[in-house]
Amino acid sequence: MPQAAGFSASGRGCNPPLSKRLHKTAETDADVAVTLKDVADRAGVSTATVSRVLNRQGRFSRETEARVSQAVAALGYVPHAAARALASRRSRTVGAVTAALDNPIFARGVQALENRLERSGYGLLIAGSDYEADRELKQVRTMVERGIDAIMLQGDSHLPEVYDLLRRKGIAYINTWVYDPASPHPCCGFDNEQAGRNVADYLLDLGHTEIAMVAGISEGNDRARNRIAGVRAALEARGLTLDDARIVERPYSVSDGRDGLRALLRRPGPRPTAVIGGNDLLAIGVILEAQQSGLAVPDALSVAGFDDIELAANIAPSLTTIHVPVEEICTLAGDYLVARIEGRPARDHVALEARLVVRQSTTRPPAR
Amino acid sequence: MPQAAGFSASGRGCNPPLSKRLHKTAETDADVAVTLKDVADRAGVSTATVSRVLNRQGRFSRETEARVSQAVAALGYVPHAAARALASRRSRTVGAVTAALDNPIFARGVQALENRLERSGYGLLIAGSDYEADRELKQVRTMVERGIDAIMLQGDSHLPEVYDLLRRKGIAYINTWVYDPASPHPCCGFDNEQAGRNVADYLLDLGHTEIAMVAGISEGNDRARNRIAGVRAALEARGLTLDDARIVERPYSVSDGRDGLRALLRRPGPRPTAVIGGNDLLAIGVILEAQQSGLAVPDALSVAGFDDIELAANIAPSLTTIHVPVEEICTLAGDYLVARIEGRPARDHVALEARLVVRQSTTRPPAR
DNA sequence: TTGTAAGCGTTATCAA
DNA sequence: TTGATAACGCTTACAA
Repeated sequence: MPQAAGFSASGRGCNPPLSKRLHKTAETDADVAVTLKDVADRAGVSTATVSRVLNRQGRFSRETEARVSQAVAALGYVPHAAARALASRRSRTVGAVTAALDNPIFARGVQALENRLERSGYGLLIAGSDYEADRELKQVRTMVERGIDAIMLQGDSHLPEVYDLLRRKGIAYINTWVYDPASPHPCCGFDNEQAGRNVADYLLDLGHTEIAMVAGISEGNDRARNRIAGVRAALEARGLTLDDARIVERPYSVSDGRDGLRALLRRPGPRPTAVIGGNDLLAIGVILEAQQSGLAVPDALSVAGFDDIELAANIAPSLTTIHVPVEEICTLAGDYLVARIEGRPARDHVALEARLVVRQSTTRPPAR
Repeated sequence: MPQAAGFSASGRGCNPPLSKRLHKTAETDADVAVTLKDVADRAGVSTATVSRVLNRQGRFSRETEARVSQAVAALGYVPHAAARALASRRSRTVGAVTAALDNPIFARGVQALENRLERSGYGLLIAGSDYEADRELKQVRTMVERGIDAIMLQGDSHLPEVYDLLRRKGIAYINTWVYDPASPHPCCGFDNEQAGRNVADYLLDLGHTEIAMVAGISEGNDRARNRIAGVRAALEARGLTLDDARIVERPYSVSDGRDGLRALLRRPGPRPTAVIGGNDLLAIGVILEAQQSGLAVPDALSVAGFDDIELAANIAPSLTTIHVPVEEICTLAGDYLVARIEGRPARDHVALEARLVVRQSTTRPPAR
């Protein structure tokens, strides 16, 4: 329960009512609204010159530069981004819409993108789609209105309106977490289906035949769908099938993973000897649930995941999983976007490797 | 290793070179740069009227409204945020600088803030400080330049320059994760020292006297510092001490928690019977390390944390911890900021309760 | 190398 | 209820 405390309408000393234009007080410290013009006046040059110096374009004398920098410092001048954006038709802001931030792997990606953008002086606007296509479109729209120069998207299945809008507005974009050389859209990531095949093949090689999956919700999520498809393809390549009774779909969380395993174990038919989680959160949930219900991992049940979050290497038993180079994906996506904004050439399709990391949560199926 | 793939300078069909002003094509679908003026012309009214209708202020006739909405729809008009910001002196953007996003609890907070802001039509600009005061100042500066209307900060120990800048610019701000009725700054959170006292008191009540801590890095982090102070105060209130040999400081991650416990166990003196983690990530690391080195939790070692992340309830044994209502903190912080931006009164100091959740990772100290 | 001045797309103040 | 029109602060030809 929130307990009431200090209450104030006008700001109680700090956070004063948002000020109107206050004229600068002295020459030492400006108050608010010091403009380019003020700097120009003080430096005894034109606003055009100040602008040039500040943006370091065109030529100007050493001396002018000094006078300008001095004036800027003396007045505490801060450029007005909106004015700059209006005049230059560029906001120096990039957008990123991710499904959800509470998946640590996504949070790390956003962080990596922010780092990359900061290096080039771009700000990052974020929004979440909650895995809903409509919501994503809405968020993209809002961002476009806000004037973003480029945008990072997750996955490659977006509403046509998203692509249309972006193209019409000439806004650079890139699909991340996916790699599809045949896609007409720029992307940076890895082949999720291949990754699914890799995990499944590894388990098949160990001798498992009773393989089940606690997958992510596949609707509206191409990555989840492709991982399932990969697992299925690997099984079918060996004459096995991954039938529907062997797949449960759950949101990405540890407790959903636990719930998923319970659901799987309730189903008729032989008990699976290996379970693949749609991501590490689910896989870890599966491990915890198995352990807490007396199923030894990996002796009675092998478990594998996707992502390789920090916990994967630390839990006991440590988790066999597909290592996804998130930081790299998002940094490269940032490289791409910055390059496009600045009119430089850039690779449209970048493939990264997502390789299997074998740890302790998987072993051969129990003899029977 | 990134493998090269499609390469293009000019955009390969998608992502065309950022376009200059293209004139709208037909009356059905605009291309780019449809302005208020275009809408006004089509609706046969002035730009002032269109602006009024769009912002729903002032009065206008039903009919005018209809004509305008129609024109907007027909032309696919999208307002230009920078122009709007320039004219209205308001960007409808809020900033948030957090220490790091890879702590799931922070990520959840950012997500909650974004949700709250979206409801009121504000965008969220984010940046990370990496727990460094200088970096934080830099990020705040950048955001101010970008014209944010308000900003959410973490903790309450910020460089004086941060407060100065914000005050000078008349930008509303709020310190989150902390509650201090005596602070001159707006805040929304809980009393971290009290929370520290609560955990320690609980362990003391159980009979523990050998209590140690794997804390967060206290330098530049008031929350970490206050939690330590709380634990220390509780011990001292019972005539015990928390001496330096009983505290190790580590960054917030699971592997740091493991490392922290190892360090603690290497120290001379009696082995601790209870360890408090500076947050759940550290506490979970402590649990995992204990288990993997044969120390049973909670029988041989009790472990407690702070935050109550999702995993806390799911790990075995489940973690006793301080439940922090992040979503609530950040949503209320959003309420505050929006209110201040819009000139409405708002509570400057909001206290939330962070209560102890007792689970399975703690019990009485082993008899000896 | 520097200055002049015309925008950039809105909002907001006055009048009408 | 609506329309002119002057800002808003900066960039960027084009001149000088």
